[in-house]
Amino acid sequence: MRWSKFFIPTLREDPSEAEVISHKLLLRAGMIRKLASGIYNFLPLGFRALKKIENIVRQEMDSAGALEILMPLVQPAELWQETGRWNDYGKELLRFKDRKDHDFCLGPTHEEVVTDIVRRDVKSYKDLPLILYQIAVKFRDEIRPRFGIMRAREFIMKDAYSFDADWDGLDKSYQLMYETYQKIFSNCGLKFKAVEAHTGAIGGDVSHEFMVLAETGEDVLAFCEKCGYASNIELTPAVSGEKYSFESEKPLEKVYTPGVRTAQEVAEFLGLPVSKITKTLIYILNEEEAVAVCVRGDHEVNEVKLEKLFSGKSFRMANEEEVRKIVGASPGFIGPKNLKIKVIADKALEGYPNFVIGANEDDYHYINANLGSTFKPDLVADIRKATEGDLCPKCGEPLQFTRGIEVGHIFKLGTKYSESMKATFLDKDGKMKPFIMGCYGIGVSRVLAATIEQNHDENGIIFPWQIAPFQIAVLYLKEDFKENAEKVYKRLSQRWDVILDDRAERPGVKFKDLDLIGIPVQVIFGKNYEKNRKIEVKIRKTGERKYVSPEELENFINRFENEKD
RNA sequence: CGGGGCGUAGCUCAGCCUGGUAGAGCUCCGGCUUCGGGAGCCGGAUGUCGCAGGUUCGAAUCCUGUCGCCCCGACCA
Repeated sequence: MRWSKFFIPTLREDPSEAEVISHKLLLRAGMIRKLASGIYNFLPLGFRALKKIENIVRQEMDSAGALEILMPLVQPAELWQETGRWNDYGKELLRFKDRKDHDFCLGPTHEEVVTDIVRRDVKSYKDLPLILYQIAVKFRDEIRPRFGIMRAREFIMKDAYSFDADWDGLDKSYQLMYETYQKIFSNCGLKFKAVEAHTGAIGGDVSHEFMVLAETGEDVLAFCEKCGYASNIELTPAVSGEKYSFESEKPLEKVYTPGVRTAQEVAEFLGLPVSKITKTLIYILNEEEAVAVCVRGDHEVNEVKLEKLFSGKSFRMANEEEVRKIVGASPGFIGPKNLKIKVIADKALEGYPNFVIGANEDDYHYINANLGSTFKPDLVADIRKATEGDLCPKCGEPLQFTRGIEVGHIFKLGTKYSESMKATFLDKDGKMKPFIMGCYGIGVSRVLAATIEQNHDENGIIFPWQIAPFQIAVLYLKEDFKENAEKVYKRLSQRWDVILDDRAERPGVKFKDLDLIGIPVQVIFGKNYEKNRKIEVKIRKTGERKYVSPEELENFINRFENEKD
């Protein structure tokens, strides 16, 4: 491709609408443009990168035996009513009516549609297992779209669905997809980790997320280097590595703590470590019952764990007014002693001697509180987030933590959809049984954003070779070299995706643009070519410059391609 | 949906408080010089000041309403 015939509207300055690095760079590199909130155009360069990712996904899915299909974005309400999700899904599901006043929605996911396909035409265990997938546009009317294509409303997703005759079959399909995902993300050239995950609204019990490791990731992962355990921190059991040294119980004492509310403030005021303070939070269950949740000041409540504890009840934190009504004190002075509501204490408080609690009276705390003698919780459970210093729940080694961006999620669904939609087949034993299903998603457009979050520097994007929209850029800094540069361009193009920067621009502009759009290898006809016929090869990632003769060039790049990483 | 902020040229933003000819830099077009890290000089193009209403002799500026966008919280690939 010749740059002069292509369309790469690069921007010098960061657009004001962009906050995160991938969003800024995608806009600046002329890869995407916003059409509306959470809705983006992919320009030629961005679309090329997207297609590279799609093709890697497609190739691995195909070789795993999954079959590609294409399902409609627009879906009839009837299907969603069958599974109850027409009501359950919430406002993320964009609903509308057609001219005949029939209800439709834009598909945020395709369990209903794919289950419908299968129940119509798959009748026998002999047709199983079956894995269907598509790479298609999804629409979720996110409450708050942000970070460009990282969390868009309209986005590209690869979604796959497996159908098996029994649970063993599902295990096999799940394992197959797990391995396929490992291959896909490796082939994309990404550093990633598969972690145990929370199943959320999709349902089912086992699930893994695939996380691209990046400082800017929204998720925190806990992992163990020794045994390989890894989970989303939402799920990680908190196993304290701290041994509470024996300390005899001191007498409970009420202290005046005017205006000090946060655990940090209380700690400073009393001259104690934050860990000695406890926080008590009030939650409202099903809009009817209040419960108190008590954790150490240096710990954080894990709402996913609470969700499990409250088994399906909706819950939220009480607001300040409600707290005052329930407790009789302001937030910041709440404590578990003498509360009229249920108290759930975190496990870390067991055996923890002489800590501080709110007195349920404004401007007062108690010091030297002890679980058991000061108050008796209705329940002691693991309700906090695992943190630095905690131990691996599998092998007891210290856990490590890192941030990541969720790009893939696989679930064992079981019969949730097949049962509610009466999707059954005739098994060996002559009985009608519901399909055992799994579902497997990859946020294809999000992979592009995550790639950039993981691979960039102050000059721009650094694309991994495998998904770079162009792998090689050829540029010449003098018209005299044009002819030779063209020859090299044509030769390299037979094997790789090459862009020839044939613009009548100054060298600085070309260098800046090439660095910005992240082409891994720059082939430069410049000073060295003039002096001694050596072509300069600049490696975007490392900034290394090598000088090779035209004859060696192809081998050099070939070697680079094989050695990269 | 709650809280905060912003809508002025293609982009980044000034002007608004204190009403009176709509601006700068970059981009874009033409010319000359320049040519290894977003060049210099000369000339030029570009705006319903988000939209609607109101106040006023006069509104980008003040008032009301409305729409859009961004950031913080709950969601997820």
